[in-house]
Amino acid sequence: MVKELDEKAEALPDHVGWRLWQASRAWQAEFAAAMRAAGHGWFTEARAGLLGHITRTGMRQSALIERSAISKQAIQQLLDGLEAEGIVERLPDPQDGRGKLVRYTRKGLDALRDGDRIKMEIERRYVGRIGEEGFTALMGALRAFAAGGAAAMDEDAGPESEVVESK
Amino acid sequence: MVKELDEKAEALPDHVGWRLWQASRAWQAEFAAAMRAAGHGWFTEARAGLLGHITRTGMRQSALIERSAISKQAIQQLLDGLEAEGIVERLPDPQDGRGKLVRYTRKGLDALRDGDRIKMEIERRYVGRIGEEGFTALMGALRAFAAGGAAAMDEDAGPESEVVESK
DNA sequence: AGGGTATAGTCAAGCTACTTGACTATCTAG
DNA sequence: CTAGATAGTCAAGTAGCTTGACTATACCCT
Repeated sequence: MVKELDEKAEALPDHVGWRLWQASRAWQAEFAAAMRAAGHGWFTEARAGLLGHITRTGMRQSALIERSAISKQAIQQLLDGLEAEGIVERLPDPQDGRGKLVRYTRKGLDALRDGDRIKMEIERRYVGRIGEEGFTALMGALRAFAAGGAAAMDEDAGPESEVVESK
Repeated sequence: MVKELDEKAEALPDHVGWRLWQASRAWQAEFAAAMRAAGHGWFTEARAGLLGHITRTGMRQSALIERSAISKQAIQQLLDGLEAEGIVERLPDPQDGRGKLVRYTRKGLDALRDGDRIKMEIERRYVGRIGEEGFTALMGALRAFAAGGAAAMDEDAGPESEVVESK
């Protein structure tokens, strides 16, 4: 696209993939920094990804496994960490002796609330930068990719792929 | 991929950060799959990130350290891997006995060419999905974020960090 | 009831992609 | 010529996954 920086050698990459990655990284860095600033020092990207799947009312560990696209062992390790930090707690499932229920602690719920607030603040800043319209268009485009991408991957990528889609 | 999944509890997240992450992941998965299909089995995301910074004419390892935001040790390890795979080679820098020049091998250049082709194919597919206009708008928005984020970084964080940190 | 199989979760080991810390070799400035 | 900065290496540790092997419980069938 724009290529007027021949300063020295070659320009930094500028294709969709790179830009998406960059924007995603920037968002995450901004969010994580704000969370840390809000006193949630335990916050990491991986944990955030998992927490996004835990409903406020709590849920079975196995349900969590279905929703997030990673292995049950990975989830367990993440939960171990979150439990140690006092963000979630695991209780035996009264309906199923094998199962465990994962629930937010008060501290966890506080963090969620702060997280929601921070998300809105960041979004507001983004809207400020590219305008209400631009923002809506952006979200539309991203959602279109998510939908189409999953379909495309089903077609040719095979079973190993990290399909995010909900199933 | 309609959204008729209120099956049970709460919806999956749908904010900018999540969507950006999803889109970025989808792009990467698509790209990596295509690269593997093209015979570049050594390809990984981390390596891709580094390769994106190596100019086709080769460069000093130290220059690479400046451009990419990770530690020199990490870069070295990645280069060790890429060298073992025969993608790049390291030569002593004739102008500086301490330095080493990192250069693509023929195999590396082949991979780059394939990578460029694949990028264009993916981009074409994206354009097909959201239209030429939509695509241009998307890229504009993403670049605006990058610029804004970078500016924010210049303000209060050092050059090394990827912390966006509003402070 | 008894036996097979599926499901829920755990334990252990290993891999990738980083990190920090400590070290060597070389260059440059005073 | 020596002090210090710079380029790169070596070693060890961490986060966030992976696969494989295992235990405990539930469900289903005859």
